[in-house]
Amino acid sequence: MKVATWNVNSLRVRLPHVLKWLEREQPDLLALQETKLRDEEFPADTFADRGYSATFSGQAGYNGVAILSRQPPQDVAHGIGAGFADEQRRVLAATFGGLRFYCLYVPNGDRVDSDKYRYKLEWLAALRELLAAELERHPLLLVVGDFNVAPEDRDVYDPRAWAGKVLCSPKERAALGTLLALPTHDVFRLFQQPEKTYSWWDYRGIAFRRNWGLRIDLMLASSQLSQMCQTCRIDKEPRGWERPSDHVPVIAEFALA
DNA sequence: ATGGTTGGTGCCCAA
Repeated sequence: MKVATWNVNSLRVRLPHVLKWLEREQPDLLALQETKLRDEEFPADTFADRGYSATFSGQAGYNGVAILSRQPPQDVAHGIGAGFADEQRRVLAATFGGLRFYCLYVPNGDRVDSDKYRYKLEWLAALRELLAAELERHPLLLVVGDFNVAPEDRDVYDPRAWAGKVLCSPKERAALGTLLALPTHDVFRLFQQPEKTYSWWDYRGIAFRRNWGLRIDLMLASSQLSQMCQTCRIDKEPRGWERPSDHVPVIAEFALA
């Protein structure tokens, strides 16, 4: 089973890129973030024509998550639940065969110690509780998306410049650490990877040309599933296409039907 | 250098 995640930063604008990439890579599952579409605007028919079911949870203007799949989804759920009221559309889950799959768009956090930063930390704490419960029910759990946290300094092009800043701050890394301690495994790091491999580059200036990036798009797998992971890589190419997203796809393959 | 770029909305906000 081939699984991918991509923050497309507006599916309206990026639809041609997504279709081109789907055609080329033929994943079984593709998680999308920042679709920025209302549910009634989602181009489900366009994906159905290409053999993909779509499930989505969107809102006007911001956020929005979706899952494209070769198989129809089962047990679709959205939001963190468990009393964490959140009108922002950032979480979508579905089951495919024995796999429980989560598509996440973690809050950005704006600036350390801002209101949005506190919301991000509370959101991640609530997510930990949700995933702990899901791991009890689903030995094969995969949580993918834009985590808006660079796990380690090697995931940052200039760790000294970014030290303590949002996306890299100790509290954010500790919150991600509580997800990894469940345990889950950052499947990208199960394999030898090229140095300076990132998944996001700022639109501003010459960040992409200089490879001034961060690895903030992640795939966390349960222990049993991580043992079935065969490859994980980041496809940098779409960042060089005309009018790109600021993020690129992360792809993993699992020994699963 | 607290900069600049993109997308969605609507005459700024989020990232």
